[in-house]
Amino acid sequence: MKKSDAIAIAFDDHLLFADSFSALIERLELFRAVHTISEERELINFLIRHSQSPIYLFLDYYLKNKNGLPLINEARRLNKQMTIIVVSSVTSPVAITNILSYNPHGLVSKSAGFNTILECLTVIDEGSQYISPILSNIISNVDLSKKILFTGRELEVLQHFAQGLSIAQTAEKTHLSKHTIVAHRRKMMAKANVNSITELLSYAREQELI
Amino acid sequence: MKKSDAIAIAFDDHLLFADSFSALIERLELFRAVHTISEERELINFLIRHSQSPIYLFLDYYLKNKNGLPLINEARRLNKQMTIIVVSSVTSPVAITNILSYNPHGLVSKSAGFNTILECLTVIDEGSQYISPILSNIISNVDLSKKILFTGRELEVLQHFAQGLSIAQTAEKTHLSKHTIVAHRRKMMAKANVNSITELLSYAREQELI
DNA sequence: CAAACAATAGCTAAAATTTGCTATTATATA
DNA sequence: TATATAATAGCAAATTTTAGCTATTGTTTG
Repeated sequence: MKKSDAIAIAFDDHLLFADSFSALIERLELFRAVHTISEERELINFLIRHSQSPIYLFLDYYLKNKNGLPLINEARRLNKQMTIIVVSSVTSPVAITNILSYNPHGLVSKSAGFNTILECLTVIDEGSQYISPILSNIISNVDLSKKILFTGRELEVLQHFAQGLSIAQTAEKTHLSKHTIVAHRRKMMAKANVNSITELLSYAREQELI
Repeated sequence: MKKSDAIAIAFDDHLLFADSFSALIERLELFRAVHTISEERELINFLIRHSQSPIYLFLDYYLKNKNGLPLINEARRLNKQMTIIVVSSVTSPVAITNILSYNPHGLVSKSAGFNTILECLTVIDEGSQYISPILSNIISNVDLSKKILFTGRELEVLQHFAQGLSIAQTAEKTHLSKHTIVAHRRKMMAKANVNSITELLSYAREQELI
């Protein structure tokens, strides 16, 4: 169980939560070191510098602002030995499924206690994926065909819309063509079966996607 | 600085955050004991049992849980020696002002680092109220007299927009002319100084109007 | 009782969004 | 290595929203 060669990272854009989570992980005395990181760039830099070390990344996924999920792929590319554990407060089937589509090693609910962290690490050690029981119950009770998934880019674009940006402004911010933004938005609207941005945003909020 | 006779409580309806925050507080080695509580009833019971002990209550306030604040008054009634420190991720002037109206001993931003906890406790020891600089800046730079007020009808129309309805649909639902809806929306957009519904909704959410 | 404002409603023109199509390239996945 | 899907980009037409105006009726308030 002990991971004396591994580094743990507590990543959350709320520094206080990241610091707190670090304290929790440190108390387990499992890892060689525990780092608190609260900025994306800092995380990327850290991973580049430690591309060879075994790393356990505890990534907080919360909805407001950040596109935490695409970051998973980015992180994986930078360190091949990375173990990724998503910590999240979401409870909607769509949001959970969305997270799972990134295939993290673990998905831990924020309403779980600290002991689940140990449980999670044990399961991962055995080579399986860990999902908090509360969350796996939620998705198992939902018709799979009814789960609508947005891609990483789509979610990213969605975040901009949620902040009130127009198509043109979003295009500018993401350095993409207006047509591309229109295409992403169009696909999301089709998936969600709505026909305006405001409806899409209302849907997304309901589904805890933003 | 040491509070050997005092008990600290980390209260958050997300147990994992409460547990993590407890770990952080424990590391400070300031308090006689640190408790993790994630349910309101449990907190009340604890306070009843310990109505005579000096208690430091770290209370997480996040928007979805609107009843977090009234809890402050309840807690104060149960324990006269309570020191209340609100930990929150809010950033809007309205939300901050709202929290401060409950007159907590401290208000700590979630984007602050763990060291601010010590700073906060020091300031409180000196008999003053502590507010994270980031948050006090936000409210000091805002002229409250300039707060934008929406009229009743305007707010009503706004709710419909928030639910994803278009102008035509809102007109139908409210039995008003399309032109009237356009006029209301236009006035709100002028007041909020934005130029699209999505921006208006983003603004309204920020201001906790919806 | 004026003056101010809320609520209602309209017209027109410009701007943006939405819909119906197609299409290329890169990346996963089977 | 096919096949599927994601991400990118485009055009044209229909629809909706936005902006710049005006105007009437009722309510509130100094």
